[in-house]
Amino acid sequence: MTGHSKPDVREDAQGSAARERFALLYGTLRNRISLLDYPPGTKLSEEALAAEFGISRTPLRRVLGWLESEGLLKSVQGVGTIVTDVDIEALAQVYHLRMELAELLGKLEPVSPDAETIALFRDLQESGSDLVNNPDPRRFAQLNMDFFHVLMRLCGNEPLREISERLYYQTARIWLKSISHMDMAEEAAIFSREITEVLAAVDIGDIEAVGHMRRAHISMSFKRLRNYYAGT
Amino acid sequence: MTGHSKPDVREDAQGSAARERFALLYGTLRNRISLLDYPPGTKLSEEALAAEFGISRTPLRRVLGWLESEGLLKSVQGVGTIVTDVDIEALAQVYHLRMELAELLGKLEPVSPDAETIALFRDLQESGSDLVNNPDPRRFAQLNMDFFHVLMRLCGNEPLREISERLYYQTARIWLKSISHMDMAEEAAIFSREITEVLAAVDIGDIEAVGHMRRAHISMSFKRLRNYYAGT
DNA sequence: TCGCGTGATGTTGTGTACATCAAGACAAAA
DNA sequence: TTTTGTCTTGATGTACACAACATCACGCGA
Repeated sequence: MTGHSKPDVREDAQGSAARERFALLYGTLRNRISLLDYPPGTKLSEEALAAEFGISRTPLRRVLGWLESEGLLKSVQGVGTIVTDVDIEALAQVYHLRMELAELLGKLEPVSPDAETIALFRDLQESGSDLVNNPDPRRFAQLNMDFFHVLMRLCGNEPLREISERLYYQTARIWLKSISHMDMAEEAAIFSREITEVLAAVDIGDIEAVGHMRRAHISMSFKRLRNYYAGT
Repeated sequence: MTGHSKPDVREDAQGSAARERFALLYGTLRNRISLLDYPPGTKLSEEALAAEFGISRTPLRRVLGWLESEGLLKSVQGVGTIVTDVDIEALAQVYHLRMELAELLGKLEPVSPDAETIALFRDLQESGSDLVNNPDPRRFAQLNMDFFHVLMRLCGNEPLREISERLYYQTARIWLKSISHMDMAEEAAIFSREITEVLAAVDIGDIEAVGHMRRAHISMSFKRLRNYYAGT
């Protein structure tokens, strides 16, 4: 463990009531942003959010501050708290980096999957098959996010986990925004195949292979995204 | 540019007075933590800090929140705001990751150095020579930090820059804390050589070589640190 | 009709008082 | 002497009122 503990939703580190409330708010808002409940450019109202969660602006502002430090929000006085957007060029840089980090998954302290992790992958595989039959953007995004989090169980390097997560959430919503306008059926099929292939690698405990596979899929995913934007 | 602009000290992005004040506070406190003015374990008082800077706790708390999100602080109710510390194992993970990221410097959008950058490297080389003759922990730390920031000018991938900086500041103070008890003269000599070698690579525009060199030095630096801790 | 100033309005930023919590001091009982 | 309960103290967490700021609509004048 590094010195600081992210108040993440996953790790329900027993904290004070304040810390738990913070984690809940943080996870909720991050999900809303990632799942495009708040599309890029949306102006959030601190007062409205505070009212919704039954708290005052002060603790809410702490949450917004963290989301701002992760690049998902930007507060500017007199204007509002705005959900950020990224252009295709910045996206390219993030994707390049994510490709490299994916490969590092298998190189820096990989952890051999336990029974629970493998079971989670099998669940994902099944959900992936369902998705192919019933394509739905939001379910697609949620599944993609779940897949990412299960993958992170294979990463024993905590700083790498943190950074990968940070970058993932910076790109996830852009990916979702674009994917809605692309060939959902094809994308779902590709994603389903990715899960299957990763599961195969996980089954024999070859984490490095998982990393290479991830890298390949991130690369191809970005290429398809780029082609889409080139056509618009 | 990615979607969010870090209120960093270097990039004096013209913002409102509030944003500038924030950047100033952020840089000041980060430096104090990194240079061990506030050693790990120190309990900071929000009220005292607010008084020192002539502001109230509220804007200060925003700064502390960012530093907490970067892993340099941890606020806990009823106790205080504490400067974090890391154990040698967590440090190992960060160093492993930093090694890989250093190599990425030359692979992901490297920028060929302009005249100003080269001049900065030459200044650093000179300062490095001075340091060898007059070893001083604090000056060493400051120079190391300057060196890092100049190196980042060679990195055209902004997410990589951000992450590298984040990880650098997580390790810099631990490094400084240890280096004070080690052979300062030898460490300064090694550092001076590193600058010289990097300058040579920069002079002929081989950024990839810079990356490999950095990786090697980060690796060796950690090995020496580990040896030191093994002896205690 | 166009340009410009001006005020209304809504937003985030800041200051301040109070609530909540944890740690140490201290005394009483076993 | 040790243990335990309570109280004091000082820290961060929270709520709320107000200041500073940007935007837009409106109206005045050229």
